[in-house]
Amino acid sequence: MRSPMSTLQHKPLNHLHQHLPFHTPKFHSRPITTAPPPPPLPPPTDPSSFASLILNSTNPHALTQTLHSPTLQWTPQLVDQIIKRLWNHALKALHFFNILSRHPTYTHSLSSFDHAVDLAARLRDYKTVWTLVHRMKSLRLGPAPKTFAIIAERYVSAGKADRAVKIFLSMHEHGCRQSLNSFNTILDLLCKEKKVEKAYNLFKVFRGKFKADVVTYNVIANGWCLIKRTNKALEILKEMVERGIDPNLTTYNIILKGYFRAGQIEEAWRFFLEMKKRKCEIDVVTYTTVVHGFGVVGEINRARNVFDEMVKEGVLPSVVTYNALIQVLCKKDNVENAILVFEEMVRKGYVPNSITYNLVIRGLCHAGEMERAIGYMNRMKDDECEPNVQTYNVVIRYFCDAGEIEKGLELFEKMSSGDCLPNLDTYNILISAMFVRKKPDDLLVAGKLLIEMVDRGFMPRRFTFNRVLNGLLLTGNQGFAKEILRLQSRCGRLTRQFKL
DNA sequence: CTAGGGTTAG
Repeated sequence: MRSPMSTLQHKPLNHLHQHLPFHTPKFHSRPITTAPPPPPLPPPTDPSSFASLILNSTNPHALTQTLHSPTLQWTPQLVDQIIKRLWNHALKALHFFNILSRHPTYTHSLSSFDHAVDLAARLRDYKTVWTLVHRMKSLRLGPAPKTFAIIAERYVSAGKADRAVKIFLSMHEHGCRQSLNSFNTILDLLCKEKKVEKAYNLFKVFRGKFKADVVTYNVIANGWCLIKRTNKALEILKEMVERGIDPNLTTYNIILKGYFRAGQIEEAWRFFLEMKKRKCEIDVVTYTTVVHGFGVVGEINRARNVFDEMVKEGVLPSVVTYNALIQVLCKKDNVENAILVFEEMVRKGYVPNSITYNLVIRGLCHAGEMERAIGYMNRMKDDECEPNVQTYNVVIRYFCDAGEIEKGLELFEKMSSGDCLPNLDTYNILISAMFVRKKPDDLLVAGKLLIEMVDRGFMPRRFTFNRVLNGLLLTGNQGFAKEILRLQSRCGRLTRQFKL
């Protein structure tokens, strides 16, 4: 699992699955996913059929033959769509990428390479990451600045911020020019991962060399706001003025949001009034920030007043503005009022997006209205947004909380077989649910889920392992517990090996 | 993926 690309060049990735008991259901009474039928021929043409074909394939040679079939016309768009569908099954996705890498005539695009790099980096398989980068270079496709942003982001989120900085500082040696943009990007990545001190130090060292601009300063100010240090953000504001860089509306919106985030509600309100007084041409982002900011602290009336004011001032709300209002109504007011706003936005011709739907669905679930929540879930298709993994996670969670674990599992099986693969959260939600009924069979399912999640490239927390292990031992499943223990030590070896 | 507003957890 560590190095799918480098070690399995001539071997099927699938052999990794063979020593897992996933396809041999001896430890559980009911299978979590149904056994797939043999892949149909001729080959499919749409992304979701390809995805199922790849997911269900147990014979890598046959799969390669199918995907190399001369009747197939591969395009970068199709390849990217298939990778996206396999995103939550990283090994399968990389396997697919790998098969097409050996295609006699087709050559991967830059964006497919970037996706593959992202997947390998998520698996913390850095060896594969750099193999891919070198392959991109020899094909003269890249690496592009975006490639480095992806790599740096994964290093930062794996707790290797210093390594990310090093990579940025040496990216020109990998054939990718440094620029002010890439400088701003690395600073932003560090800030978004809350490594603001580190970002600020890097900023101080290199702001001269890269000629820091208003974006650079905004990134740093936003970083301080993200960790609720509004005063530091104000210092940045002062500093940029001193250095002759004019703050723009984005700067002020960042500070405004920073006040709300830090719970400085009245400071936020005064700042907002000041922005209006100074004629700063406040925009839909400003208003959305204030509506949301008031709402999350329960000031629903003030939130609604600002919403009405923006319409009066001729600033059109966006779907995001509606989402902000709907969210706070669900949380601090009443789902029914949120639904009124939802129906109102639809009447006005706005098209709700998946976030809008997920907010309403969550609100309904929270109010115990599971049936109505499912109704909105089915309605998503009408607005060209299928239920996504977040949608499923919300509904599964609430079914389980309500003790309807079978219904949660049913939805899970639907996603596993369909075109919305479960992610880390899905597995965590379901595994936790397997402990509420105190049924021994549930623990077998929990163990199977644990194996499946590792199989799909997700790393369970130590807590999850221990919980499942204890449960299995207490219910007399020593054999299965042993197997889980072996799995854990395999995972442990992997993480330790990767701590450089 | 050069910056600002909207899903998410006890």
